Amino acid sequence: MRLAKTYDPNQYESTIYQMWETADAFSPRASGEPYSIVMPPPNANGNLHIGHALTVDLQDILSRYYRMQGRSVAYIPGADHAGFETWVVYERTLAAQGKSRFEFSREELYDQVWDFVQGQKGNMETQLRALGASASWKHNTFTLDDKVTETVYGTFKKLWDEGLIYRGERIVNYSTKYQTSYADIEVDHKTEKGTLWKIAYPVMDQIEEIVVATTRPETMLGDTAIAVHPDDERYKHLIGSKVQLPLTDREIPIIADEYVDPQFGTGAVKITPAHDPNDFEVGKRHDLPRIQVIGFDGKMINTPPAYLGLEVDEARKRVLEALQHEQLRRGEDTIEHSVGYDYKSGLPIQPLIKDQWFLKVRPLADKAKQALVDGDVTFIPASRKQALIQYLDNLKDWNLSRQIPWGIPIPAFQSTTDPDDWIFDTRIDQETIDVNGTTYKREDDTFDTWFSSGQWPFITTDYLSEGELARFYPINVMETGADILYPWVSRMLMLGIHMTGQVPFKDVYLHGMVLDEKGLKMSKSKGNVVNPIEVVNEYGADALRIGLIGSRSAAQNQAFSTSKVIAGRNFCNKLWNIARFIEGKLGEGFTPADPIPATLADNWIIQRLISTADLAAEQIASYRFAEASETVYHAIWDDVADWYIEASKKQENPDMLAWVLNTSLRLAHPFAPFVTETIWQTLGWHEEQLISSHWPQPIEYSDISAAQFEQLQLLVNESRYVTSELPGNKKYTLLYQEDSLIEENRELIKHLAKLEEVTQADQARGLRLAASNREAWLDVDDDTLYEHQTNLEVRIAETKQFISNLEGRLGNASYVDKAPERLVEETRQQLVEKQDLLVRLARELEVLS
RNA sequence: GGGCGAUUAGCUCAGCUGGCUAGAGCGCCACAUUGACGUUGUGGAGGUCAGAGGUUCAACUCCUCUAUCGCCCACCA
Repeated sequence: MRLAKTYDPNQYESTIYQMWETADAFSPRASGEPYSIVMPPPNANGNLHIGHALTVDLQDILSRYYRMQGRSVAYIPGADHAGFETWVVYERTLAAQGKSRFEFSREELYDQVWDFVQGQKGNMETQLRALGASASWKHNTFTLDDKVTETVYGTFKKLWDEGLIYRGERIVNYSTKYQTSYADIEVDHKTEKGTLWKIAYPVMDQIEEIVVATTRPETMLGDTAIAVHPDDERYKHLIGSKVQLPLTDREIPIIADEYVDPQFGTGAVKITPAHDPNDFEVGKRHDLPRIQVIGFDGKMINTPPAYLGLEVDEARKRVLEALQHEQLRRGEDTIEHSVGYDYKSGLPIQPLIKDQWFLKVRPLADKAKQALVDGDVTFIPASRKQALIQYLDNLKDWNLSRQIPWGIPIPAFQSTTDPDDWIFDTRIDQETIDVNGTTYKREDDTFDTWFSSGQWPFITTDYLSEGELARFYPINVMETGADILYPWVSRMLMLGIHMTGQVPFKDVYLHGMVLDEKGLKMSKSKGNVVNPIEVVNEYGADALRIGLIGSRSAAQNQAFSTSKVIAGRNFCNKLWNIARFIEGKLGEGFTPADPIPATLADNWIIQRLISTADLAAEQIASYRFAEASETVYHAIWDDVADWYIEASKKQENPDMLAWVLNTSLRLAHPFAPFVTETIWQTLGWHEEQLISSHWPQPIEYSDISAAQFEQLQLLVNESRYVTSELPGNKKYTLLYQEDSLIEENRELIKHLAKLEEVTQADQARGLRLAASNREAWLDVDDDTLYEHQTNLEVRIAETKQFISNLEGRLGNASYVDKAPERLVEETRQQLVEKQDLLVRLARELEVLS
């Protein structure tokens, strides 16, 4: 088959992918040591973004590489229902239709979103295929599949039975926009300037007043106490007194609590147990009433009529005005404080009291921490392990409840007669159930998505039910974004250890964010989002893959670079043209025999490619993707194309050419799967697909011949260098004396160095190729020779400098004493070589002058 | 208030456990040239590795401090 002049990815990629799928090339082999990667399931509701492309890129390089190493590879794909994320998108479409979620039942909403997601899900999976993900699609798992909910219920039941699940009234982070609570981690804390207002509360039956400081005056309508530090002399006498709560007709007590910092503000704190986590705790200690004044819709409730139904901001304004009017304001300060925002809507989070399901994390977090301390999991980069340990140390109980219909329903029912009587039951399709004569009503909340995705490694491998993939647990490597170390990796670790008794993964590789070309975070609102599929369409998936990993290191955020993608595309084209050349040489119907190295170049290229295979293997195994890709890139471009192919034009060895092509394709396959397989398929002699073939294996070659080729390279390089320094475009003749290496490779040298002729001469004349370490000259006329003098002087100066460095090192007794023998010997060797070179250069200069 | 990361060629960044005249891609300069590839070839210029100390025979690499930038965590009103 005759290949086109340039490689056109669009013409081949989808066909190649289909071919792999048809051949079932992605399924784990029956034999071989297991190697597993679980894809962090992308959200089913939309398109892939560039970060997904990076994730798939890295995971797929590993999958393909280990597959070629003969391992049985399970690269398990998935799709995430992404509870809240999807819900937000869906609620927006509802709003666009002028509808509200409150018009529908939970079942109706669930069904609607299900349909919505199914419409989107296939799209995302098509895109994963376009990127070349060699994932085992038959094991594709959606986070709402039956097996997922079953496992999640099993986990919940176990935790429930162990007493680790409790339902409690707590202050939760509440989004009044989406009307659901959040986990702590979903709250964005921003440090900003705010106002600390000082407000006087008149003390009952006295002329005194007590001044409190607050950043949230509107919540004073829900105050149920004033707290001061028990040892604060200023207020000691007031403890136990009551104050008149301004703007209301309520009286509240002054209490003493250690929590108060006498140094801050006025040393007196208003206590609003319903709207502040600290105040909630204080309230519990002192048995204070809780008055909720901000409703779940973000509007004021339980207040004097003047404030009822107001938004929080408006209420604040009015309260301050009223206090002004009553002359109760005592000044204000500007302070820096931290405010929690809804990470999704950007609106402030309201701390509100709600009955929620909590998981006691301490026992789980402790075990997870121990596993980390024991080194059961390797982190790349290692620094993130310490960060995770600290996180686990400080972790508090996890709120599992979400008030959105799109998710896995919490399998709990409440007695209609005793509100404290909750039972576990999975009949969540029924609103009420009867158990032992008692009627129980279903919990309406759903699980936090991270609760189910935190079980992903043992769910997808069916580890608990000892399914077909159970032998792939624990996962070999959890490759994911550094940004979900806490929300996801920590949960998988805790739940995985708790449920299976072992860590869910051996290695954790974290990648950084892909920023835009300018180094800014990509976001839809900024309009700087790079769509990976558009890049694939323009440059090809291989080019994107190569471009994405170039110069990228673990957990480091780095800009997307079109120029790197272009470099990737050019590399694919290089491969394509290497193939084009070789196939042209070999002709139709060629069947290669075992390669037998005949020429120096043959031996050299075998050595080069074998050592490249070893080095790249080591780099992939240690997750140094950028370096591995670079290693292969240069071996193919520099060694194969620029040296070996050029040499082969003068010394043909068809079996070797075939071997070099095969080997190059194998080396490049993990990085550029499409172009390599496409080329592989044009070769008539393969029975298996490249994806299922083996990583390059060593073959016999001669070290000596390989080294001799390097000698020739030295001569060619020297000749090229000297020639390029000479004026004009003249082609020179190389003269040599009694040199069998040159003698036997005259044609090759002539071709590689672009010489007029290579001939033996009795008499030395012209310009000596001093650095080549051979008796060889370029036949240069005297005038030109003179021009070359400066160049020689520069090289002599450089060599002298180098020699003096080496001498300095060897003159240092401590160096000779303490440095490894190998290094010292190397230095001596170098010194001899450089001194030789200096002599030759100097002799040459002498001849000229 | 804690913790982490970055600072290396004009630009974007690699450089693992200390030992090469410090590398890549792009860009730049010069030259070449139509039968594998201009998505090309050949040659080249360009860095006191943020700064200051220290450890060491040896530091881009380890330690301390400083400066600048960035990120994460944290309930102080």
